[in-house]
Order: sequence, then structure tokens, then C-alpha cells
Amino acid sequence: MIRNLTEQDKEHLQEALVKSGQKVTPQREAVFTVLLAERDHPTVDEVFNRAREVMPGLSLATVYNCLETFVGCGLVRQVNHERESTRYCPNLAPHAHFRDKETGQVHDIELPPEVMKSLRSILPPGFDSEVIEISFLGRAQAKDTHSN
Amino acid sequence: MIRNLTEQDKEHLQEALVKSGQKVTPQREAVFTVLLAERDHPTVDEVFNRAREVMPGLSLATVYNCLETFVGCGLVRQVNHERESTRYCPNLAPHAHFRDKETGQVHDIELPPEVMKSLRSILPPGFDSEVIEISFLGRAQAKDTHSN
DNA sequence: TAATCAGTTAGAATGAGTCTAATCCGCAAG
DNA sequence: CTTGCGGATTAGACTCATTCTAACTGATTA
Ligand SMILES: [Mn+2]
Ligand SMILES: [Mn+2]
Ligand SMILES: [Zn+2]
Ligand SMILES: [Zn+2]
Repeated sequence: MIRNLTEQDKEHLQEALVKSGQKVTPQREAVFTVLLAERDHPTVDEVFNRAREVMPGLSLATVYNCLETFVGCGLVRQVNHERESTRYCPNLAPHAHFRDKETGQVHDIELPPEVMKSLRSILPPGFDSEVIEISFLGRAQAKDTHSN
Repeated sequence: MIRNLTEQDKEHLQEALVKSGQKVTPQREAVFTVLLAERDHPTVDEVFNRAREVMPGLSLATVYNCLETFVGCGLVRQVNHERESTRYCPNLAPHAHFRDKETGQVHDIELPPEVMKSLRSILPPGFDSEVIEISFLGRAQAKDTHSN
């Protein structure tokens, strides 16, 4: 695990950072690598602990900073469930989140455009929404090993 | 404002509490009254401040306790947006929440059963969800005085 | 009356997240 | 090369919503 970024991932990272006037740094690469390695919606602490394995001097503050930067330039999404610690998701496709009440795992749920449309359609006139968050809470049959 | 509970509201409160083995108390009545008076999704502090006007000795801890009790027996829903303070909503009909980015106000959005169904339909087999939370973020034309 | 027990209360504790101020470091000008 | 600059990193202090604790209240019961 924590295999390296592909060239494509590196370009993605660099482009998004540079486009918003920021730099690629070893810390940012390490944090981004962690996010792409296991798409299990880790918390800041989980990202921190995983990233430290490959960059021991990394600080928690920097992990917060990197993740904030990534959110700011659209590289990752924040995922909140009730009052739990914020989690991070590098899946840029429109999707909802399903949290397993038993395991706490968070799964991505694909969100077809037709459903998005039906959601937008329930807004009364005068309401304009940029962001729609959808989260399910329930139980998922543990039939996959790869957490996503 | 803070008009009294109707008989129907009192019964609703009493039934839900008794059904889950708890008692009607003056504090719980006061907090519930506040929630029904202005359906603007107040935070704990807002509930606290409004309820104190009519019951000056009320403590913040008790407001937390009452609200937790109400959530536990299904009288109100918690509403979270990102990491902001939790808000409370006594609207038991299925609905989504729309938060106005400008004003911070939270509005209820009716959720037709057909939309609920289309949402459930996007869950892959093996995923069973009891709770679906939908929240919009955007701007609402300020065309109504009654906050809802 | 005395015991019981849920509810209330003030204040301490928790902990995710934010802020601050010092340091680091890559790069460009001199 | 040195030096200066500015963004990035860092440790640790701080915030503040929420939770916890332990004492108290007050109604009900034995
Ligand atoms: Mn999965
Ligand atoms: Mn309204
Ligand atoms: Zn996701
Ligand atoms: Zn509501």
C-alpha cells in the first residue's frame, strides 16, 4: 500500500495546485498519495498516521493544511457525518456517501444525472443550489474487501 | 412569540416521552415550546436563550439533555451542516434542508415519495439504508418573513 | 418519615479543528 | 556564492461545541 502516484496523478495534483497559485511540495505529494492509495474516506488522523509511515517528520498541522489546500482547489471533498471527524474523499465524480452503522465504513454511491435532476426539481422557485450532499446511513453487506 | 403549546402539541410531547419511559417536565415543555414556536432550526444556544426568557433558571446542560431526549424519542431531528453547531428541527415529515450561504438560514424542502424512491434505487444490492440525509447549499430569494 | 430515582444543574473535561509565531527552504537578485 | 523573499511547515497554544461528572432537587413510594 501507499504505492506511488502515477504520472497522471502527479499532473492532476500539479495542475490543480498551480492553477490556484500554490506549489507542489513533498508533504502535499505524500498526503495526496495517501488519499489515492486507499479510497476509504480517512479522517485527518488516519491520513496523518499513514503519511507518517513514508514521511516521519510530517506534522499534523501540515496534514490539516494540505487537506484544506486540496479542498480549496477542488482536488478532494470533505465528507461529514453528523458530528464525527471530517473525512476526505478524492473521488471527483458526483456521488453520495453511505455509512455503515456497524463498521463505520464509508462507501461511495454513484449518483446518476437523472437522480441529481429529480433532486434539483424539488427546490421551490427562488432557491438556487450549488452543492447537494446526500448521505445514507444503514448497513452494507460486507462483500468487498477493497474499501471504497 | 413563544406562545404556549396547543393541547395537541402537549399530547404529542407527552405520548412520545411516556412511550420511551420518560417524564414530562417543565424544562422539557419549555424547550419543546421553543422548538415549535419558530421553526427556524435553532442551535442549542439559540434554544437556550429563547427558553431562558420564559424559564430563567434553565441551564444549558438541561437544554442539551432535553434535545437529546427529544431526538431519542423521535420528537425532533438533528440537522448538521458541515462542522457548524447542530441545529434542531421538529418537522417530522420527510424533508431535506437548504442552507442559505448568505444568511445562514435553514429552510425545509419537502421531499416527495417519488424522489425518496429514486434515491433508494441508487443503492447497490446489499446496501440497506434507514436514514437518508439531503442538504442543499446555495442562495434563497429572501421572499418570506416566516423562517422555516 | 425515609428511601428512591429520574431529572436538573454548574462546572470540569474532551477533542476536532484553528490560530500563532518561529523556522525552513527553494529560488531569484545582487 | 551570499542574501532576501515568500510560501510552506511545524509545535504548541487556543477555541468552543459537546460530553461528562458529581452534587442537588423534588416528586413518588414504602
Ligand atoms: Mn465497498
Ligand atoms: Mn423560508
Ligand atoms: Zn466519496
Ligand atoms: Zn427541518
